[in-house]
Amino acid sequence: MTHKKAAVAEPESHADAYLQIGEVAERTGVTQRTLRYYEEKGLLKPPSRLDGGFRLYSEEDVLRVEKIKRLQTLLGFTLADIKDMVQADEVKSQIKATYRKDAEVSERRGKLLKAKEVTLGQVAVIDQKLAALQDMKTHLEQKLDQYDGWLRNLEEQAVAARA
Amino acid sequence: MTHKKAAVAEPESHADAYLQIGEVAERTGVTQRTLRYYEEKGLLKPPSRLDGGFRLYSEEDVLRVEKIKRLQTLLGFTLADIKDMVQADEVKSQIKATYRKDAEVSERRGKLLKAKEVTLGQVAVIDQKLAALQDMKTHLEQKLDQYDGWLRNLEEQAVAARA
DNA sequence: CTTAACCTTGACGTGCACGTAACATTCCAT
DNA sequence: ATGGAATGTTACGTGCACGTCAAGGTTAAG
Repeated sequence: MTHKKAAVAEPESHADAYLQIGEVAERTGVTQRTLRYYEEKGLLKPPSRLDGGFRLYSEEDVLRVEKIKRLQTLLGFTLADIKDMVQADEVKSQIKATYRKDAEVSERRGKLLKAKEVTLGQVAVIDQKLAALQDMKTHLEQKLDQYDGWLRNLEEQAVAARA
Repeated sequence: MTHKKAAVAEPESHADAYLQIGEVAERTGVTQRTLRYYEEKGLLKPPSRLDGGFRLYSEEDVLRVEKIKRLQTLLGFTLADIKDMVQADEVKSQIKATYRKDAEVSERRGKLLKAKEVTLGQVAVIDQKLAALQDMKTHLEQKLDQYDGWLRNLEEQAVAARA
């Protein structure tokens, strides 16, 4: 019957497992609209396409979407910020790909330094947020202690009233 | 001439240095529009007013605005989320104010428990974000190590090429 | 009393991050 | 080859968090 979805059936050869947009949407929890929007905004590289035009995503794309989602929902970065971040990853991948080839050493060095600089900036931002969160947590825990103190106080009053 | 403010003072709250909206905006770095918007959305209690209708904010209000801003920009909470959070603070203040009065003990206990519950939820959310941030930082630092490795590699190549 | 600076309440506009059709096209199984 | 599900593009709509006038009223200073 109507099975879930017909993927590209390849009994042999490497199971590279390309995914259509619906599958990616389901796995990542975002909508298809969102995936197209991310592509439009440069957060996802234009994926390969089937002959008919259907998008074919890789597992790497799935990971990237999940990363975007974490950055967005948990940390409140804007998509513009996130674009900068994932583009740093692009640089990394690019360097990795051309690492063995004899390109200009100084050029690769420059890219590496830039990637490092960007990453250091990201770490700094994260450290800021970590500090703010720690601070906030400390305050909340102090409040919890206060609540507990008041609750114990109420208990005492109740006992006294009963006596 | 120095005007005498109308008596709006509640039990044992000493009024000090009331600020108009422009002053608050300048001190907190948000716009007047934003302050009115926060009030409209229930994030700020309607402040007292001058006879002519001008808003008069307290230092406490300033602190609250700064807190809202931290929650929003550093941690990416929505104003709806933040409203819930600051309302927990309201409860706390209210309890503090009526603590010595002989209200229903069970009522105060209920409110305390609710406040505690809300606070625990906030701590849980913060713990989530902390974990996500730590994880992300770890990954970034691994990438930094990788970059450094590659850079050292390039250095070696450069030395080898010179020899 | 006049005036500039400051404030008030609407009310419409904006950028972001999508949602939601509408309609055409493509894929797969029968 | 045909029906139906999945996908494509295009375009308008939406909620949030304000921005930005507009048309006044209020206050402090001169």
